[in-house]
Amino acid sequence: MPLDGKQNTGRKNFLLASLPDVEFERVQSHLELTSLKLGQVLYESGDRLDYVYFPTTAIISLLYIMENGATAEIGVVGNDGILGIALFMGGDTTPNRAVIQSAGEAFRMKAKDLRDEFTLGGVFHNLLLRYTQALITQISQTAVCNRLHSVEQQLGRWLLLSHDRLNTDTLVMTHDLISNMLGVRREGVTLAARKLAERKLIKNIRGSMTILDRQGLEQAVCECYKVVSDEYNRLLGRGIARTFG
Amino acid sequence: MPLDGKQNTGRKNFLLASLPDVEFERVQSHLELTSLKLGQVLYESGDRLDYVYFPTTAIISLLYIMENGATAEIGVVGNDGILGIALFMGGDTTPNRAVIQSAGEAFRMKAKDLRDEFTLGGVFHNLLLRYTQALITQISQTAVCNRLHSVEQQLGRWLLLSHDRLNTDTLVMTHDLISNMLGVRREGVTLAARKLAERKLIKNIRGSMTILDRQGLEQAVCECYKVVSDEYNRLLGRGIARTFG
DNA sequence: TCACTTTAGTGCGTTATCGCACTAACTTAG
DNA sequence: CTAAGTTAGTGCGATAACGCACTAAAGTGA
Repeated sequence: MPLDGKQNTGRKNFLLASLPDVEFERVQSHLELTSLKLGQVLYESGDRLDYVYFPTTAIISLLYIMENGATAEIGVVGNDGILGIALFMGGDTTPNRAVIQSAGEAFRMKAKDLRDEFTLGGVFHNLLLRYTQALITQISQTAVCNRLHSVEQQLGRWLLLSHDRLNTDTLVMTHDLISNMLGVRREGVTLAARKLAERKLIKNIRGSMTILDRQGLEQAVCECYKVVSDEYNRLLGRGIARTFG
Repeated sequence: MPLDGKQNTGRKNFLLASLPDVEFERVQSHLELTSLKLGQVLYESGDRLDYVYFPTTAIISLLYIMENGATAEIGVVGNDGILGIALFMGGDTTPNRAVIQSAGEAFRMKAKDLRDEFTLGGVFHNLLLRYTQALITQISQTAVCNRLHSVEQQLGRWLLLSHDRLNTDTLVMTHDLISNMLGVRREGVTLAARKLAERKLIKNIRGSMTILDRQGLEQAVCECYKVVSDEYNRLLGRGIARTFG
């Protein structure tokens, strides 16, 4: 399924965009565009990974589901990265669910094709590893933030991470869904969102949230966002974040 | 610094022990035994990594330190793994501190030597990546556990993870130190430890804790421990955990 | 336009954890 | 053996988040 000119293809995914032309062309020939709907589950915990995904406009949430049904997000993947690192890390599966947090598109690639390209050991190989390192920082900081910070701060961090991976200022998201991601009560999200809204940082409309004051929000949240954002910029060498770097 | 027979060398680190003889011999020639003291800091946040460490009897804690001084552990490395994954992942530094949580020994290896061996792309390369995948699971589960579980459960998980990496049943550790790892109050640890002691799962002595009933402790804690333990066994193919696998 | 569904807001008692100040017990060095 | 230092235990008010039951508002479809 060949795709036309660069602009409309995988270059909208920053990871792919970082590839030199030769490797990009080779990788591109294995890419297939897919449309992803809100709530769609790409991987279930323990599933064998048949495809990896390079989101362009979609955002994917990595969730862990407890035995009792409680959930918590450990990280988020958007146009900055790739879903399915376990494939090249050697795991084949992960104990997480991957669910579409924001509808959009992504390029997918067959497991075998990815592994083959990875094994070549070129720029692609190194880029995937650096991305994984950045993702580790994100997950680590989620752990820290979960431990030490308030729901309001975490909501802020979460909004910023999502915003970085979107090309609009509005997230289509119910409080209930967000509460599943953050692993808190829905009412807790409602309350935290209201506090942020009172400070004119976001606008809260039924079924969606809009970021009004990006800079203000960055200043309002805990340092966790900046740590992650800086590390993405350092490792992946481009402005994933909208402001930093 | 050549080392004598296998038994007394890096084979006490499970990661090194998994190498086929040819690669092990090659790696071994770059290993240097070091003694690590409780509280010693191997990496400071942001430091360039000059060495990686393969613990044999030491345990190393990966800590994040907030601007206000609060700390939280994101993971732990012992004879199951390697400290310094950022080196081969391409980061060179990480935003974490690495501090000795349990005194003991480790083999260290120069950054360049590790990179050279990694670049060869053999079993060592794949093993390091699989280990990193396991560590990601550990960090992820820390995030989940921080979000959803009580201090008592987290203390239990933490004790089990440490116990897996020790060859004794006694951890030399003050409540104060543990509280820094878990990111909770010292009093919280005291209280949680007492509850576990009341159930005859551990014994609490000034300056140390002893695991009395390993199986009981496993049953008492949240599922987080088992998820991590199972994943280590699956990916690294040997009994890191004392019971599972 | 009227039921129905989805989403958000409210109230309230409960619980876990916190922060802090203090005491008690144990350990070690002189 | 005692003084000093370290580690652990206690008490208590404050706070953040929880669980639950309910209401209110916004969207949706016949």
